Amino acid sequence: MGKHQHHEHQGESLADAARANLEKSGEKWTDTRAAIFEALAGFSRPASAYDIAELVSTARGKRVAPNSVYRILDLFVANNLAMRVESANAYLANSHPGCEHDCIFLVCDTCGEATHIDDELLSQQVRKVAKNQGFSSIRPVIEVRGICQKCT
Amino acid sequence: MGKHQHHEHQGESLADAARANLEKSGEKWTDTRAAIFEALAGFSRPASAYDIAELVSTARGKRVAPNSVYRILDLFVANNLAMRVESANAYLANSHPGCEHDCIFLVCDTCGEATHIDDELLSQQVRKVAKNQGFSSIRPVIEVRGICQKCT
DNA sequence: GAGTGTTAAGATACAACATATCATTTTCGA
DNA sequence: TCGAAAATGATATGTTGTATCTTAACACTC
Ligand SMILES: [Zn+2]
Ligand SMILES: [Zn+2]
Ligand SMILES: [Zn+2]
Ligand SMILES: [Zn+2]
Repeated sequence: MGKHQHHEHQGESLADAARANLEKSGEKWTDTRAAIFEALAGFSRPASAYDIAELVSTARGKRVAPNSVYRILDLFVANNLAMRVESANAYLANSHPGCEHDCIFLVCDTCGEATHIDDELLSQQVRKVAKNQGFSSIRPVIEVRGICQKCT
Repeated sequence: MGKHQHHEHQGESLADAARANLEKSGEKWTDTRAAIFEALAGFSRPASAYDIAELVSTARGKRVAPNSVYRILDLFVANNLAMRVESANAYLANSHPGCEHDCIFLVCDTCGEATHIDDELLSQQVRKVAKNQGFSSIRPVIEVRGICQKCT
């Protein structure tokens, strides 16, 4: 848990929060977006765009093309409703949309589960290292691959 | 630069160091491996397996299949002759093979160049966060995407 | 309500990244 | 030289991601 307060939403409540957040940015909460968010939030592990496309297609009885999923996931990431786990080529729903910070993901190489950590101090240090090298528009990618406790 | 001393090899010298290191592990320095290492070391940015396959194939006038390149890159990574940049799906030659540490990569979204940083303190903190969560076999992935000084 | 512009989503194709499997060649010791 | 083991090749296929164009939905004006 980070150093600041925030709700960890789930289920209905999470979708509502996501919707509110997206609409606050002037974007629409369409049926397709709702379906994709629901699917994403339903996964307990990082889900690939193709995982989501398949699930949503089945659930709605109507095909959603992967490129549409990518578009919407990009929108979600840009608006902080979801995060991309780079080392897994996959996405996670943000359980506290609207709360912006650099996330740290611990990904289990055995079960695929990802633990989401916030550590402002640590991520600020990473940003600082990059800034010292003259970087701008900094986006830290802090992940750890390993074996989780359950799988040990 | 890290807190410890090490040579930053280049060209012939780098290949020699890589070779020595690989052979120390009981692995062979074959022609194909030498060619792939040379190609990899010749790139100034992280190179994909397919980039390398193409370059080596052309240079030798004999096709190297991508899967062979992947195999050899995996071997290089396992023996610390190369590093994989996760957020770029690409590889970099290790300019000080044999020196083992968690690398930090700053990758420019504009020009693709990657700056390699070592910060033992920082990477240890990341390891610690994972350890606190019960993770084992920890492999930190610390990268920063952004715009480099040159491209600003 | 018809016309018009804008945004969202679909269809399709393809590019890029990665692995699986089996065959062939090379290496090296017995 | 023979046979086993390791390295590489050939080929196929799986997975991830983008480009381009079309169609559908929506809102706004007239
Ligand atoms: Zn938070
Ligand atoms: Zn696990
Ligand atoms: Zn070092
Ligand atoms: Zn740059």
